[in-house]
Amino acid sequence: MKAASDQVREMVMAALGEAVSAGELPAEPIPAFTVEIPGDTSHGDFAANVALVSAKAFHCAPRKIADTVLAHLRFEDTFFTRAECAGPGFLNFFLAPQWFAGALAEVAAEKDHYGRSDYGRGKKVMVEFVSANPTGPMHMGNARGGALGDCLASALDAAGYDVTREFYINDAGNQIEKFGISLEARYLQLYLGEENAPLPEDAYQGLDILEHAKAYAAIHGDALVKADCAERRKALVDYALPLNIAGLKRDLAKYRIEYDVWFPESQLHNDGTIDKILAVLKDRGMTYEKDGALWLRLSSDDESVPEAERMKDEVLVRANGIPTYFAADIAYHYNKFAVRGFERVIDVWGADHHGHVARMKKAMDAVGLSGDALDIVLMQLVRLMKDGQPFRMSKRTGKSVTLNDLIDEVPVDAARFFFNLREPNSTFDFDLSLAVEQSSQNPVYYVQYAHARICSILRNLKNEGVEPRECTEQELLLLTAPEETALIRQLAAFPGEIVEAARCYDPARLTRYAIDLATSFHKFYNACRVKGEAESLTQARLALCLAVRTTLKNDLALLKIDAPESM
RNA sequence: GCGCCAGUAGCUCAGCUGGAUAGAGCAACUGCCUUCUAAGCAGUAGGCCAGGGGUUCGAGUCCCUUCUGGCGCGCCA
Repeated sequence: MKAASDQVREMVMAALGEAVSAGELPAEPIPAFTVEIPGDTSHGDFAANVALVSAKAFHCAPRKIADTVLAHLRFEDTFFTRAECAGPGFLNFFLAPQWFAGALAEVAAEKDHYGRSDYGRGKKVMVEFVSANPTGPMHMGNARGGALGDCLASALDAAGYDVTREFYINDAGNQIEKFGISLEARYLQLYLGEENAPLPEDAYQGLDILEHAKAYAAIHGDALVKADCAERRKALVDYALPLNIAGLKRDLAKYRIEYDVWFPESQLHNDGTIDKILAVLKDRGMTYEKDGALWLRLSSDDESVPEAERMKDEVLVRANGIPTYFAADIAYHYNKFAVRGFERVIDVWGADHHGHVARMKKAMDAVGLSGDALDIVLMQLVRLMKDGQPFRMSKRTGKSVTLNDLIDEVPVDAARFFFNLREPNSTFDFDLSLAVEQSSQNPVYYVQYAHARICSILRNLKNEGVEPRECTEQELLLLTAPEETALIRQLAAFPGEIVEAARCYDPARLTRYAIDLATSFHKFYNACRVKGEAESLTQARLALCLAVRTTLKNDLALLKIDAPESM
């Protein structure tokens, strides 16, 4: 389909050139125009707005320009048979029947690879997502981030990028301190009583902390009660943290997410990367000391900088000598670009971190890299609803609904599909009661049903001794019903749709595509019969069914959703 | 106070770099299974695209402004 739209552009340019040579149009530069697929098929397969956008430059009515261009269009050796001038001055192009047969043959030829392209040209890209705090279980925000990041990575992969999926383990810094303090309090409570070892106000309140303490005590006993405080916390963290990380891996695997790299923050502290970027920033004159802390200069005296782009300076190393999360994050991204050589890095973050975006990009510039190569996909947090009421999730109250809870109650297919139904930057309510119902309202069933229906047709025909065979172009040209041509157009749009999903960082396009394709198929199914037609027509429709099955299956594979053979 | 994101049918949302009569799904109503799965299809109804200005051949889309909602502005992460 991409090639066909390019062809429209070329034809228009050529016709314009001829019209200008013939003196029928002024030799003015042509403004950018679009070639798009009209919503209404009576407006052709492609529409160009060249006459509308060039009306001003040419000092000429759009209809007149369109008519002139039309007169010079040549259709030899193109996918098109004709064009017409319509509406205020659109040029509508109509595809030849052979194009439809060709599109179908292409799906059949590419099979599992149909949809893939080399748009990304093997560019090395990282998608870092979820990166949940290892001090506790994952919540609904992580569930959305997981589905989003994983499918985005799939889209990029299919669009020809060299993709790495990564999880950043925050196994250092303040939250680990807090983790240790929380574990310590729970542990001491077991031996000294709750009143003698109160849980600090800002400690993690979750029951998982208590369970870790109990489990540790069951294995190692009370030896730590008399131990030095730092030693006690370290022992407890060293015990619980690996268990939590293993838990994250296990839960994500259940959610069908497998990472290429699990990158620990501690590595950046231990291997000198943080010290290195601090030295680099100092050398480049980007830092200064104030109140005993080391600051990164991000502010600017330049009055011309718009308000929205003004930034505050940020602390890199606290007065107590401990680097901030920001410093570690700069080191981490430095590692991604400079050490591991990623050409583009995509981070999936919750929208509550949006304040961090601009300064992170600016910091990349500050260390001598390019902030433009870092893209942040912001994802609005999920609001969980239960029985029509907001259901607050909180790690601290221990009442949170975890990713694990979710996939125990909702099929993984439904959860992944649901979280990719909307673009990342829109808030949405996840109605737990409805999701748990597994009702047929969930669109995932609608899509899977289309796949199962195709498989059923194939089974039925096979039972009657009819096997699909390769069709001639002549036979494929029998597919002329509107439901059939609409379906083929849809199939041909798939590779472009993947590219768009990759380009816009919006895997929800793939989900919507699956729904649209299923819709087109269900319409075809009701309008046309495969079984019981003349042999050649049955075969042509069988070829169409196979192409739909292939495309639907490939799309669902990107989303990691099952394509059932029967339902 | 400053900033970011959003406001489209009763509900949940699409609407591609401005384009031809604003689209789905759910909910409501009406039809369609002795023929390949009715978890489906066809149809009806439902809209001052939050309000107001502006830009132009043309605005849901771009600019300004007001209102409403979510979020962020730590030597937290």
